[in-house]
Amino acid sequence: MENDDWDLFSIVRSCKAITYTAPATFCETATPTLPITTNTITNNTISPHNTTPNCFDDFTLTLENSTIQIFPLKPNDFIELDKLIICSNPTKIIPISTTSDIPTPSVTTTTIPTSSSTTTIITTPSTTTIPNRITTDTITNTSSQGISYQNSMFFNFPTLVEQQQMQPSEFTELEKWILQFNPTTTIPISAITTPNPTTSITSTPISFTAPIATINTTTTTTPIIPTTTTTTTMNNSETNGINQYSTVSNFPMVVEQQQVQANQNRVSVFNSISCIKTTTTNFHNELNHPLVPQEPHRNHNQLPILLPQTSSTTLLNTNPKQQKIKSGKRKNNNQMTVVNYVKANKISEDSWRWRKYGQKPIKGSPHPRSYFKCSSFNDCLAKKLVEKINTGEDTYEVTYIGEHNHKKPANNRNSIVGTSCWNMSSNSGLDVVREVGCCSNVRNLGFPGESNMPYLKNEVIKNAGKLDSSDMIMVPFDELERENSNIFSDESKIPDREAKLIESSNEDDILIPNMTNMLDDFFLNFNNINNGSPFC
DNA sequence: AGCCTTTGACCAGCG
DNA sequence: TCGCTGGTCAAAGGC
Repeated sequence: MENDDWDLFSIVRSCKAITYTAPATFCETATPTLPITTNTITNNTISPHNTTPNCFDDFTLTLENSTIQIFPLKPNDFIELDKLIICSNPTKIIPISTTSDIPTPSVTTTTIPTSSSTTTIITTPSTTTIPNRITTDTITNTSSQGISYQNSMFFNFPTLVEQQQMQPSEFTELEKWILQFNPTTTIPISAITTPNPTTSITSTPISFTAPIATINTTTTTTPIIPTTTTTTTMNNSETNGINQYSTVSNFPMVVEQQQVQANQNRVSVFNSISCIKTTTTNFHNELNHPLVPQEPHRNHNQLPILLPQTSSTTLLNTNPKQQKIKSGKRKNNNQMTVVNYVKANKISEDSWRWRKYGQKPIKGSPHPRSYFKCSSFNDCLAKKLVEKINTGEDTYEVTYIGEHNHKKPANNRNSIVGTSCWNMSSNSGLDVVREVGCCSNVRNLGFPGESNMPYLKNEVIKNAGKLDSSDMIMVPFDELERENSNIFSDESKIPDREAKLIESSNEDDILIPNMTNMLDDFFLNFNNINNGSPFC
């Protein structure tokens, strides 16, 4: 298991262990009048030993110097990360003392001393009612220069509440995750103060020991805009038996996104991130409780299906066409099928030449479906289906079926031919395509071989100059599971943007979208989700 | 002339 | 077997 994997796992697990130190309160019913408890972590080991299937609450944090047996995590221990919402703009400070709609906090404080600094996380579980806004993370920092400042962060989870009906106990975990592992929001502290003079804190020591994870913190003195101020990393020195169920597929991406911010390349991008949905390919209902709605069934090796998401609504994947394709009813079965959801203007960015050969009204849909064939070569079996979807936006579902057996046209006529279908006067069966927008979906940021995500991404970016938005990279599944997987690009692969793999003729193949382009849309979509607001 | 869209007919899969 | 539905064909016409 690669260290990157381990780091992520350590992150999550540490987070979880800290979160569920008060089982009865967190898992069942949050009590708003709980006395404030401070848990001081005196060394660096967290030891979850819970195997209870339906709750993550059975963690015991043992005393320092005690011998702890570490049990491997269950396959779905981190499925709750599906609900991760990152509001990573730390510049919007809402002093806790002036926030009237914050529920009365019951605070759990975790202190992680290091050789030079101490990280304190004060987390407030929500009260019995789920507030629309959760504000409770207060970090007070005293820099090495002796300058003290206070930073309160405000988390807003409207989408989360709507979509997944999170329980109060779940917020705490997310908040802690964000606090600990989002470099823009976690500030290591060398001194702790509380902004609320009426809050009393009692200390309950929690011990950590080194083998599981080492938390390294780097502290700077930038209090308000800690763009690159704080980095919390976790190094692993013991991997065996811990990550056998690696399911944190998307966190490498999250980490890398934040690193990009440090390069000043996508500052606005990070401010727009509102939700990163993660999925697991190893979920077992019998082993863990499903804290989030189940995504549609996926075939073996099928990438996670992140459903079209506009505003705050999750659209279920109820498209009967995909089910038809999966059923193998028609001739297209066993062919590689990729579905994109794109705005009208993005459809024309397809680099291939297509000829429309049919149009059919689809039962239950006010919009007809158009059928296209690759017109570059007569024997090319690549097809393309286009259908407007009912999302209230000018969004189209573009389904690519089969693979091109040739290179792209040297003289790319797509700008003429391809777009003739969309933008010229033909008014072809796409009754359609008028407005210009951006892709409205974010999908497929996770891979079954999640540990390779940074590698894959780097490889894609490295080859960005050779690809365009319609290229696709095909990765043998087995390769994904190896440390040194190799990626090869194939220009004949069907185009893809933000693609999800629905079905493959070769179950060992996984289609990886051209992430160079995808990332742009990815970030852009988060902007859109937030309605342009840099903060949730 | 070449390539496209349109559109009704036909075909295939499924219940 | 039949009807429904969706996918494909191919003639006609447009650019």
